[in-house]
Amino acid sequence: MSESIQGNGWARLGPLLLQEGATAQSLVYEKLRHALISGHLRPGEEISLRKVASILNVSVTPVREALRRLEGDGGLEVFGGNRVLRVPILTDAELMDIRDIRINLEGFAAVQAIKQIGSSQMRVIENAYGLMEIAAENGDVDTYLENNWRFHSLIYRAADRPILMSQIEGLWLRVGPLFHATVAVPTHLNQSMVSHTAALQALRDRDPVALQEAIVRDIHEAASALQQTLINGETEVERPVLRSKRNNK
Amino acid sequence: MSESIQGNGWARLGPLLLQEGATAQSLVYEKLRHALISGHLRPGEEISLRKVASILNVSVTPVREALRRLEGDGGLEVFGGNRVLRVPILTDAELMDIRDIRINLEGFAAVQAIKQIGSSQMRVIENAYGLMEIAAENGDVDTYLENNWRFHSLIYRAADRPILMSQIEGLWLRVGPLFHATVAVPTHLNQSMVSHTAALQALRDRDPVALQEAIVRDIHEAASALQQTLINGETEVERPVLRSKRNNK
DNA sequence: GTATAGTAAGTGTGATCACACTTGTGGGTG
DNA sequence: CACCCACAAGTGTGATCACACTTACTATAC
Repeated sequence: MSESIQGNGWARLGPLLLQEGATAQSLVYEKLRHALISGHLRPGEEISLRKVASILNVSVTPVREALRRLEGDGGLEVFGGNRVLRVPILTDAELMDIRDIRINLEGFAAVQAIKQIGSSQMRVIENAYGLMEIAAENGDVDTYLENNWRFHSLIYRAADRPILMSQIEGLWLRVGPLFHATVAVPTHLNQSMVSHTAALQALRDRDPVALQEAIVRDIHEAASALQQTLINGETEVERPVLRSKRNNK
Repeated sequence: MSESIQGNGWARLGPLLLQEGATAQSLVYEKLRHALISGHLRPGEEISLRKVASILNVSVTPVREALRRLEGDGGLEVFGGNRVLRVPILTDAELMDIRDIRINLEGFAAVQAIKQIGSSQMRVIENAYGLMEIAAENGDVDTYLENNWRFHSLIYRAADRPILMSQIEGLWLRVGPLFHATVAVPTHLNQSMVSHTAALQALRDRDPVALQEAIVRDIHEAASALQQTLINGETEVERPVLRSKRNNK
């Protein structure tokens, strides 16, 4: 079952739809980036150049370039004797490191955002919130996580600070693969929604302090849930799936 | 003159000394990374794959991979119809964006560092400070900037937070190419040394608040000097040098 | 002098290849 | 059963090539 879920995750990636004016490498990059942030790729998962190239129906060259960019972003790390690129497995210390950076940067971004957020931005944030709520009720993890990212990123984007946003995206590249594991913690989803509700209310009220507190609380709760999954050994560290299997030719 | 100075900057890069167990691409990456942080590369400078490959005496493949990593780090950006990678030219808004992120992250890193900094770490920080002081007296810009980065990075490294450190390095990749321009502002070097002296004293005194204030002041002053160079049109945005010249075959 | 067209040189991109090394599997031996 | 070895398959790495497109330069015409 675990294997087939992941198979479906990879099936969603390809083949690549080429776009006029876009390089293959940038399209590969965006696909994999999205897969990382949304949690479709799991910690420890190894990303084989040839397998990705095969799935996306491109040569290995654009895959190499895309993966190297993701390495630079922090989303992938070099692993093992083969130097295969894999989704990083984070230690407890690294989780805390990321948590504290996120508190600093996302808290700051939220405060800057609220100074200038417009009604059209609020509408799409409300939409993301609504979809998240429905997904939480339905136990639809993928939709929940997609809109969790959407909710957060729409808020921070309203700060109109592109470099800050890219730093935050880099952090989410690192923790995105872990978020699937947090839903195994029974209270996490509900707690998370409580913080999201508070954040949304703070946005409506134009209250920067309340917004920052809600964001910081959400980050703390997520980190705590992630720590629990580390303790319970439930981080869903996956066996390499993207590496071709020897006997499946 | 400007051309020959830059020629010397590039001469320092190559040829690549291959190391047992290290890939060519990682060595290229480190060289270029260092060149960015230390200010040897200037905003707007375009980095031609073939020219770098020629200087470093490798094929274009490892250069491509290294440059793509640097793109992911934020040190280089895609530019123009050819999609050549170049050192980003920062707008005033981007400078302020980076300044604020730096204040958040480097301020936080400094506070964490002071909690656990040891005497051997202090010794090398003192050494960097001393070399910076001598270089400031002698007007030796390169040595000053090398040790400026060294001073700062040694402090933050004492926080023992690898991911935070990589975020900070990414920011320095972005501003490093600009620091040469700040020495054109008459008071900047002296002001910077005042803040460094205060930071060092705070480290000696184990005073986190004073350390954070000194770091934050230094960042503000650097950003202010950079803004002045933008206003004066002195950002030293360079013509492409690394692109092969048409008539120099 | 300016504008245009043509050409050469330069740019990155993607494809393919060969190689060195690693990883995985199966068989044999103690 | 555990260990070792041989071999096959897989891994990334670096090299090279051809191509499409861009940029720069030169010559010509007005």
